[in-house]
Amino acid sequence: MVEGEGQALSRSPRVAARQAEARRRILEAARLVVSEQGFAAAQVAVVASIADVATGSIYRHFPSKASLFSEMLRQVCRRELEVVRAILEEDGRSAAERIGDAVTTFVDRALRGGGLSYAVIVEPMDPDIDQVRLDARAGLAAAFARVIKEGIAAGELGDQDPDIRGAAIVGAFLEGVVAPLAARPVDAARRDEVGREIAAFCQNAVTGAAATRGSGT
Amino acid sequence: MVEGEGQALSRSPRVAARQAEARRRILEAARLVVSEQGFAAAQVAVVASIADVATGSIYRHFPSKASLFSEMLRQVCRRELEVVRAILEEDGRSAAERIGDAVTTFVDRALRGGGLSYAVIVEPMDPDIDQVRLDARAGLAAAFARVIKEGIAAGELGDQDPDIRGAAIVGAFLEGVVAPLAARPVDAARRDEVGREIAAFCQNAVTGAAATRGSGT
DNA sequence: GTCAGCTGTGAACGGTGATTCAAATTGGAA
DNA sequence: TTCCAATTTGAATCACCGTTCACAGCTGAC
Repeated sequence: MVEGEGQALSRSPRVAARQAEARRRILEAARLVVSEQGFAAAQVAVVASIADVATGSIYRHFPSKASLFSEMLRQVCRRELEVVRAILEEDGRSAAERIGDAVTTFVDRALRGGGLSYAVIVEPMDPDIDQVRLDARAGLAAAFARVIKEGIAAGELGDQDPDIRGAAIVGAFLEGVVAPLAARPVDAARRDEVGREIAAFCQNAVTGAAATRGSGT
Repeated sequence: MVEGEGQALSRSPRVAARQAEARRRILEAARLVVSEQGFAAAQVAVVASIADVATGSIYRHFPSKASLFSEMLRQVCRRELEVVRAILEEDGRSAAERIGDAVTTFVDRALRGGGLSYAVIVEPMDPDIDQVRLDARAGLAAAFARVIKEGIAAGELGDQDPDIRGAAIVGAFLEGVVAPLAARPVDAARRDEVGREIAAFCQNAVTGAAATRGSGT
């Protein structure tokens, strides 16, 4: 699980700084390529040329292509997860409010992000990388599940399975993001509309009348 | 868009029948491989050996690997879409009931299906194939959107954007299917549980209090 | 100023797996 | 039965890319 550092075993602080900088440039290039061309175009040589280093140099910083892209993806996902978590953990608001807000925020950010979100959410590439994606989804789902659990404990929400509902929320807003992106660039108005609709969708989903276990069908 | 037939230009009906049979065997082999090993293991040579034909023969029936797997996937998706549509179009039931039923059914079938569903829903492989996946999702979303629209027209559901909500429903149940499958085989009890929870989730989502446009946040 | 190691380079390598093709086989028509 | 065209075969071909490596250029230490 622990990502390797390539073989860079730096000595002096100056050298270490230079290496860190190169590493950052490479990761940034990778992000750029993926967000503009998708994973399909993400070849090591392309990343190298954009980062303005030789192909071989990539391997001084990352042990393999998969580890490079995994790390890039992990960074991106971590950031989004943190944003969502921060909202979900705010004090003094109802569970439903927090969920609605988190969803709106995620959707808005993702739709602004454009291609990267699309690639991150659905575009396939490699089992290693898929694992990162699955982890990210699981992390998001867990965050929502926790809030649902709190809501149930507080008597705000009916009895329901927090894990399944958490996953369903994640699925709902990811699909809400993907569907528009697959079509075309999304303008600001549409972005708001999508965010509001999906937030309402998710809030209803956990607060609605049929929220109580077993009352369905 | 129209899928090629390889170069089979058959003459006699007997020959045509034999070819159709070979085609079917190949598609079936492809389905088998994907459902047992996933797309990762889906090599042309493997499919050929399972279908009991030579590698080269595959190319007499399909112009490329991508077209073979696209077609296989398209068939599988079409079948699921038909099942869901049939339920959504039943007369004399409320929109919410139909949606709940459709979701339960889809989830149940998918969880029984095991690996194939997983591969179809999330496992990556090739842009061509991804397109089939996206089309399938869009088709499902459209079917749900139609029912939501009817529900709104009938005054059963509050004002909401049917397209966005349809997509969100699809996302919710697909994620509901994937999350358990990623973990481990799912037993019958769990299958029911998941189906019921997600159905309730989706029903609430469209019927709930915040269903009315703009009342969110 | 010189030297020993890092570090960067990018052409060459190698593995993988889709696709092709020349030869063999088959099936049907005459 | 004989012969021709269509079909099948599967080994060879080919393209694509990730990865390596021998070499050149630096860098910092002494």
